[in-house]
Amino acid sequence: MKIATWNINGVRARLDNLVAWLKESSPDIVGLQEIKTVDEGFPRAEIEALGYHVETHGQKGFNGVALLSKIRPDEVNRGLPGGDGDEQSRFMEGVFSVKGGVIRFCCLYLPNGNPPDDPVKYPYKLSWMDRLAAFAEDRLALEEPLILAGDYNVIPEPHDCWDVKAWEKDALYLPPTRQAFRRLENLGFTDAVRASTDAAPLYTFWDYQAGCWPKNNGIRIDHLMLSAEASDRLVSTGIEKHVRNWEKPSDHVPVVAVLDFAAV
DNA sequence: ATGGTCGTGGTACGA
Repeated sequence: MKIATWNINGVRARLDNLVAWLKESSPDIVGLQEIKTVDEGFPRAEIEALGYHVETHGQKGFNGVALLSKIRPDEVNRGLPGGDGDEQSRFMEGVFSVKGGVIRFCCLYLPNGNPPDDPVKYPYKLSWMDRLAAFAEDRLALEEPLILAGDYNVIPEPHDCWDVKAWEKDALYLPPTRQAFRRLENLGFTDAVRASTDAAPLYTFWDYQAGCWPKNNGIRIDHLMLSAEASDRLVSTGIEKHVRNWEKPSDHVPVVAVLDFAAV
């Protein structure tokens, strides 16, 4: 079972890349972030033609997440609990049958939070992270393999960015952000990529501006967080960096993991 | 030269 997360930065602008990548990588379950379209605008037919089931949680112009899967989910839930009046489409959950049980795969697009002195944006990020931790704690009680996959907009550690000086005052790196991320680790979630390699640095995002990609000025903000029941089955991970060299790339690349689960 | 780019929707904003 191969799982993946990818902030695609506009699914309609990225359709050719998405199709090419699905054909090449052939993941079983994919969480997409920043589809930047309403549900009706998602290029559903093109993805279904590749044998994928498509579930979306869209929004006009911004945000939006989707779940693509070779197997049909038994259950899909949209929206992160606890956000009374939160209109932003940033979270969805799918439950999939596998041999011997289920896996629960959540696709999340965590708020950016910049600028940190804005009266709304950084508090929204931190409260969203609180809601995510509460959700995670609730789901952990099910004792299922649980994957929290997505664009966290969190640089977990100093070696996850090309220059700490450039990021230390940023909402992606400020101490409260990293503390909130560590709460997930302390609940028992494993950062799959970090757990399966000693290599550093590892990046998943390179800004379009300032020649960040050719200079390898990247950050690692897209994560696959695994509950104990999932990390027990972790085989390998990868950051599909070559996709950043394709024409009209997203500024993020796919992050994948292979887990030792078999289809029903 | 001290910025530099995208996508979306509509000529601003978020990242």
